[in-house]
Amino acid sequence: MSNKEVILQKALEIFATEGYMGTGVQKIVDEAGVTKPTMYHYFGSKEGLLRSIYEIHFSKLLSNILELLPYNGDIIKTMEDLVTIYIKLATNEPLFFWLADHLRRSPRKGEAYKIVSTYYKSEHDAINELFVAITQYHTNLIGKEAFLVSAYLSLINGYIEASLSEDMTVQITKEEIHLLAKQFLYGIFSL
Amino acid sequence: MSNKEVILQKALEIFATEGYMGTGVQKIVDEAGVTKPTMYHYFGSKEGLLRSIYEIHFSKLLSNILELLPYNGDIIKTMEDLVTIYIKLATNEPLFFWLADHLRRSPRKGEAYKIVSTYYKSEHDAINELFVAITQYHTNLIGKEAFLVSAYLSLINGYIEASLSEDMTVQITKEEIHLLAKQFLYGIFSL
Amino acid sequence: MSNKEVILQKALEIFATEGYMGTGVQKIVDEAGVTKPTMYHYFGSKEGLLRSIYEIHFSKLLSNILELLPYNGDIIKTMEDLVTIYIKLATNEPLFFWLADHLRRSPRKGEAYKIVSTYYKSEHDAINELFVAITQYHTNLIGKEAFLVSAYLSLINGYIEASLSEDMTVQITKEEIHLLAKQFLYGIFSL
Amino acid sequence: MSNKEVILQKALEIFATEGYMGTGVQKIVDEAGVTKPTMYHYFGSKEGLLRSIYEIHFSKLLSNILELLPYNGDIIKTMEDLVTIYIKLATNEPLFFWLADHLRRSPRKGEAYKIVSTYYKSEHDAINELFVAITQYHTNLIGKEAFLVSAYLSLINGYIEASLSEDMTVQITKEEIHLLAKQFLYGIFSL
DNA sequence: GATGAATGAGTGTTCATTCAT
DNA sequence: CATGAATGAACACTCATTCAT
Repeated sequence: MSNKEVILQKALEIFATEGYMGTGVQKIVDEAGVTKPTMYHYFGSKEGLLRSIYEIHFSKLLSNILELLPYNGDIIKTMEDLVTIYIKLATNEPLFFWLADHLRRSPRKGEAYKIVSTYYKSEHDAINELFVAITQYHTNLIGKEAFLVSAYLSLINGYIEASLSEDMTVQITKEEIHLLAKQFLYGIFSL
Repeated sequence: MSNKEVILQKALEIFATEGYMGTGVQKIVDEAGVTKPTMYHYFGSKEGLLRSIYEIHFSKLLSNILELLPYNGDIIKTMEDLVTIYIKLATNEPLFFWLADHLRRSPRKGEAYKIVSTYYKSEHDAINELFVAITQYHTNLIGKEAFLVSAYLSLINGYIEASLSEDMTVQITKEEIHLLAKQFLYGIFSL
Repeated sequence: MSNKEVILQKALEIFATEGYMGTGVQKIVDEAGVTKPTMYHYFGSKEGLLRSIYEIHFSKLLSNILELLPYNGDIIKTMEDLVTIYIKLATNEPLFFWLADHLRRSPRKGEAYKIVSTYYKSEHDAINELFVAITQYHTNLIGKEAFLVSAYLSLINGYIEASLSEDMTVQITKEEIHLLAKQFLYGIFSL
Repeated sequence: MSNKEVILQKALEIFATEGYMGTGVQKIVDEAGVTKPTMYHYFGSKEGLLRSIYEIHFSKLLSNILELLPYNGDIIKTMEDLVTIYIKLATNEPLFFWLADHLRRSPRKGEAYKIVSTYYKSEHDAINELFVAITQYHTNLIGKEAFLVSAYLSLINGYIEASLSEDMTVQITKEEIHLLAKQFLYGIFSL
């Protein structure tokens, strides 16, 4: 691995386990076996480092979500696919999932949230786009898209949180995914 | 309000909006209109200040939860009551709800989580106790209590998050509480 | 001397001999026998430290200049008094005189000049006020006040620079002061 | 322009407007559109860069001054020529004039002054040589050569400073040069 | 000639905390 | 109870410089 990659990896590890605000640049570069100017050479700032981490993982997440468009009318299948995207993220990149889950709920005026809020906005927009497509088929839900997005994100993230074991691995079966999608749909249509 | 109360109030406000790690003791005492030794006189440390905040709000939350015991067999009613407890907390003390919701998901090895983890453990234990009582009546759920607790906390907190408006107020009707309890039970019995 | 005074004194010494930009906060506090937070307690920043130094010496300089008003019509006497003010400053506070003489000519967009430019503006304004009063008696000079101020400051400062010996002391006799005033007046009326 | 020339030009611009100590090597190479090793290839160090700038401009200045020798006895003419040399420098190379005017007054123990002091010494020596030749004709001034040099440099530089407009250009007429020379001589003979 | 990558030492500033009064 | 003053350690970041290519 190149220095750049090592820094990214170690930063993700430490941000995820000790928090962004609670982690000093010094600790990251020490763990990565480089010096501070090296980190600044690649990322410009501590903020830039966090941003790079998000850039990498979110760009993939977003493109995965947008691949569910155009909506084909099969709501069960679409919801299962959406759930699967997040579960795969949590399975393959548990550290990032945990970091993102943490920062999503961090104080709005806090330094960390200001840095990453744009990414969550993109995510929200992408899912919103999906739900807007869906509500064309289920017209009784029109106007409630924004709420559906929040509810969906809470449900799926909460479910994965509860499934995350101490060693940061996730094991979720296909059946569970199916149940989760059904549970969400139940919530939707009970509105 | 006494100095002690002002400090607690301002600390809660700032911790909730800017984060525990991102807030300096200086800022808190400035906002409270006192000096640092005054804060240290009352709370001993920044950590002690956070602990005091949790002490106040969690003690009430825990006693409210434990009042649902002994379990009377009416699962719908019990779940509604449990939901109501959290919604009232979010309604009456949105700043604390937001802070607690944030720190609940903070990195396990982080400074902040170490301070407050015991409170979340107490909460988990209390709800767990309730579910253990419940599973005596619904024996197919025995052994899954821990998961139920996590799932419940995620669901209710997620729902409130989605209902929290910009100005940190919450408006949730009785019917919504009923639906929420039902939705959770559906999730439970689909397991 | 209090810590605050020691810091001010050492800062003046070092700024004057090694430059503002070339001096680290660490060096100042080391020489003053305190730690960095002590300096920040009193002055807020390195910039605030420089500002404090200027505040002290410039307030006196400005009041001395303004005492020459109202202009009584004796131009020779007034010019001699003005020269005397600067020579006394250089005699009593050679370190500050040297620092001020240096920063007066420092790059306009430089950090240091931005901090102290307001003081030089005040000085310029005060002397300008004096010259405006004078040109009421010598109407042929009306409109040239701004140039007279610059020329005067250059002349007097240049003269003192040339008189400053290695050990930063100044020895200028009354006759020299008289000659300097005359030389300046010659320049004025040759315009 | 070659890279070397571009670097020299940009360095002069930035040193003149933001100061030597206040300017980082990074900024210079960025503005010049090259990388740091390129600058180090040509100049060896930041210090060498400043030295090169002085080398170029001072060598010309010194040769101009020494061309006034041998002294022909016409003191008015010689003084006018000397004044003209500096005014031409200020007119043709205002950035360098400003930089040199600034660093001439910079703290003696400061990093910047140590680098360029030898140039000012050469300048002082050259003018001193001229005045020594002059005092052979005006024996009452013998022994005061050093003072004359300082006084001269202050006067002429001060005059130009006062004439420097915001856009760093200088407009000084032949008559003004004549007056300036006369004013200086008046000062000399009043000693 | 010119570059990307790397560094040791330092920058100004803030951290949570303590002490004498 | 409350304060002004003080601190050691850490903060994010930049400095001038070098090396292999």
